[in-house]
Amino acid sequence: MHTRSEEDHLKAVHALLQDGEAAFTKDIADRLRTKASSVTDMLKKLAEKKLVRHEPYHGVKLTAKGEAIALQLVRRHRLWETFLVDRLGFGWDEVHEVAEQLEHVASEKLIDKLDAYLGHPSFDPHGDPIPDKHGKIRARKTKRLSTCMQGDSVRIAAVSETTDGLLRLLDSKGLRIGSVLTVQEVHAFDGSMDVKPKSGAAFSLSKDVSHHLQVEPA
Amino acid sequence: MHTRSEEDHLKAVHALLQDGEAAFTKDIADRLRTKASSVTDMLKKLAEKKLVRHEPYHGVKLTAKGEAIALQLVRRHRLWETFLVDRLGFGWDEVHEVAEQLEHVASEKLIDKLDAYLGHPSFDPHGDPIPDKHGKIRARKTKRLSTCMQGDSVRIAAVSETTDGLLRLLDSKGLRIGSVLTVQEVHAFDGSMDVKPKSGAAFSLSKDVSHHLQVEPA
DNA sequence: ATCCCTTATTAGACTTGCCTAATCTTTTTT
DNA sequence: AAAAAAGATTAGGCAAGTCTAATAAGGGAT
Repeated sequence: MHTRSEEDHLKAVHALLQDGEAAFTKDIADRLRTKASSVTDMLKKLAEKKLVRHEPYHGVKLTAKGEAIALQLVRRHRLWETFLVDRLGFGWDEVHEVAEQLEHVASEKLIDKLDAYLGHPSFDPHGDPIPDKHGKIRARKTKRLSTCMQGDSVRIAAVSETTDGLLRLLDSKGLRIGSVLTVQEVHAFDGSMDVKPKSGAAFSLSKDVSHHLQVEPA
Repeated sequence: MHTRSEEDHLKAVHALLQDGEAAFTKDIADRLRTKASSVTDMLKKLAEKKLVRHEPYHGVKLTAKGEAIALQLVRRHRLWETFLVDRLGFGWDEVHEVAEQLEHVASEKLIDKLDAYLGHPSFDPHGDPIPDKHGKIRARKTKRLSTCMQGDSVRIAAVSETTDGLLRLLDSKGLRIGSVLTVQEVHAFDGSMDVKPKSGAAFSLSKDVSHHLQVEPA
């Protein structure tokens, strides 16, 4: 259907569009650990295939067709992550790279059966929503922990960066999806935040960390 | 580690070595649906990497290193087939292409965990042995059904060609791994064979079919 | 308004894996 | 044994995807 590289670019664009109007060449290149010139080439190719709309020098957006493909890739990725953690016993910090490979296996039947086998999960091990067969995503009203105020009591809904480092840091603090926290103090100086878990002593989280934690009211 | 194409070539060589002293360029090309000249190129590359020994015009063999890699690929392929059939509910005639993709996902941990999850199976859904982590294969003394004589009573141990067509034909006759058959008559003319299952009426199997059925004494 | 700096794009080259066509080798047939 | 056929290799080329270096565009800051 599409090459691995095309799929990777579509997924990168999709991810960048989550927090921005358009995706830019440099950001795509950084994400794919490749060079801007390579990305320009690929964007040209994807634009010809009507999967993206590319305004040179002003970023790129997905067409409906491109978005549909990207959502299928996200679906595959998150279903595989769920399988790896729930069934094979991987840690949530170990699954990203493997899922990155598995998501490119092209077989609709495989994904449908895997989905059924896992019980049609709505969220992956990082709390991110899994698009259904038609690309529909279960909506939730979450916000970043970094936007919370002193006194707020929240439940961790998702971790929006799946790098090992962040996940292991959370593990070390005993934090996981579903953990409930109360914000005790926010330090204006560095944006760091003192939080207290339901049971146990309070501790501090840097802005880097709180920025990547999606939470909902507890 | 190695490219997909390198892996495909190694596996093809390994498969051809199962019934022959050496693997030949044309046979490898046919198996991979590619051209002989492309295979020559790749053999040169694999020979440089010390994965095969190539005698131009006289075929190719695997080095110990090449064989170890091929066995890991066979292991991965058969474990995935087992997963697809036993866990996801695929038919045994539907899994080959998908496993062909899954086997190239590179993660030793993934395979080890999958193996454990499946209960360290020794045979895949087609009855073929699954090499263990170290490439060891559980030995069995099977022979082709086509070499059996009138009166022999045998159990189907494996199907040595996993093309959809053959597997669906077996399905239609009610044959599967473990089925017990008695040879009633062998026709010299075309090598076809009349067999009778444990329960049910006798039927005929062409030589094409009986050649690909591995059996053991019942 | 111009200069500078960042970001994008183009140009040209390289690698991998594949192909066709031409040339060898080996085997088979007559 | 010579000719023919089958198979293998080499030579040269092509497409995909990447890179570096050179050029162009846009967005501040002065």
